[in-house]
Amino acid sequence: MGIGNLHIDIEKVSYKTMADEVEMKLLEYLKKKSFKPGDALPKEMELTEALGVSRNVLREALSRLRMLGMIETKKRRGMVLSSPDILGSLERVMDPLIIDDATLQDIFELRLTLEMGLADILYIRKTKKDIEELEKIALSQKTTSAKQNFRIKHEVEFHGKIYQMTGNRTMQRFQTMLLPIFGHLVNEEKVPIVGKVSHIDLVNLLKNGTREQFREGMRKHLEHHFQKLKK
Amino acid sequence: MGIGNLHIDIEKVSYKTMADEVEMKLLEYLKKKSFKPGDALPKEMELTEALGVSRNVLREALSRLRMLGMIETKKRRGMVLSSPDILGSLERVMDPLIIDDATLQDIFELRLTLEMGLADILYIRKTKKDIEELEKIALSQKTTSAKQNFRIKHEVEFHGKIYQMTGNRTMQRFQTMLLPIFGHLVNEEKVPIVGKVSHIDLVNLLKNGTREQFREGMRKHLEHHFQKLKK
DNA sequence: AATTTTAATATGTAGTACATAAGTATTTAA
DNA sequence: TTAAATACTTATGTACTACATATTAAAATT
Repeated sequence: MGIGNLHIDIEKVSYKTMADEVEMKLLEYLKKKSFKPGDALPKEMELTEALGVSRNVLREALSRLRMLGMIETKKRRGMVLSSPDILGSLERVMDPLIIDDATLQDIFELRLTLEMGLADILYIRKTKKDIEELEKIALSQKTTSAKQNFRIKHEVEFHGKIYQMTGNRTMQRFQTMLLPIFGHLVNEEKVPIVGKVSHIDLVNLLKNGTREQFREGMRKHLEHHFQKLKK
Repeated sequence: MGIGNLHIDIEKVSYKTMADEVEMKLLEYLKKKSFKPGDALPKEMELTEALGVSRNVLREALSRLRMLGMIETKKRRGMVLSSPDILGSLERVMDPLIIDDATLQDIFELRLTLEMGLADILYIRKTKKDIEELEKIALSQKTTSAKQNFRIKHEVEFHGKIYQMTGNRTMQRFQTMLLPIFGHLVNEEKVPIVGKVSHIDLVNLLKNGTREQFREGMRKHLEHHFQKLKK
């Protein structure tokens, strides 16, 4: 850990509100007792007693778990454990204006990594229908203007379709969440750089080429992004 | 959307607590006003007045934002916007026992995708020192027992080092979070299957081989995982 | 002027009260 | 006797008050 962040970290561990503590204990409790989704949880009053805190504090902690989708509550019925929406909370904070620069860069690289790793699953799951749809998207972009905002829109559409073709909803959603970050960083480019491999080229590779060829195509398509990565 | 989930979704939108609403409005407010990290936010009482809710409800919403790392509060000083820890909330819910099976599978595939996409960044960032360390890890595993839990521990150590070599802290942390999921699914395998490309092979590829060769090695190393993916 | 003391203030915690929804039991009517 | 309507009970949701605590700002003291 860098010494520069020391004071921040120390404050973070030393100053914990009771809600923080209760949240932690509840998470621990839920995982330790190996509750399964659907299981009923103790009532608020029972928890306040067990934890020795006011209902107020407890509810702040419960509110967090509710946000995470870990619990659901109904009046009179009480609380039940549920399967959390793992990306829900991520969605809330994915704002390029709030996230620090280092993390933004990390996210940018994460997306590049995913993009390069897609080929394997793509070649397992791709269907004729999907490729046709992808081709339609690629062709529709051939004629349109080269303005910056259009270019980005096309990128989003095309690559979004590729993620969709993986059949992996989580991955697809994840990518959608990364888009604002990607757009934010790419928007800072003064001169739009076009890769040597176009969308149409990628479609053709997907049609006739091997997994490896497609991957190399994708690499060339993203080459200008990779060239900007710091060593 | 499948009809099977309809009633759930309808309930989710129709039954919103005021804390849900306030959380939404606050997030909107923070993003719209384009506050920057460090900026001071209105006091609780001002917010309760502006939103027309009790301090109780407001604090439940604020508690959520605090959990996300979006705001920090100090007594008397008030609240300030801060850069959220984007993976913090993800960390809380990453439990294979709670997450539904479809999502678990998605996460598993996500990790495979990342693993396959690592080569490009790895070949930009790899250093002699890192490779030596990785080699040390790989060699130390050669002689050890083949018991299941040991094998997984080795996998974690080796692949963890590779992620570390990317220099991408977010990616590294993300991978660490995915491990329990990975372990959970792999643990279900009755017979441990060993890939044709070992860790030592991968190290040698990293030393002398090209990006593409390394990637193909990784693919072979993970082959048995890929073979189990459903079409 | 510098230091100490005091006051003010915003968040943190506790507790009470009541609203609301949703089961549960009871009463009523056919 | 059974079905429907009614009243009751209960757990969560919301509001409000009170006070603790930490920290900044102001005042008083040396």
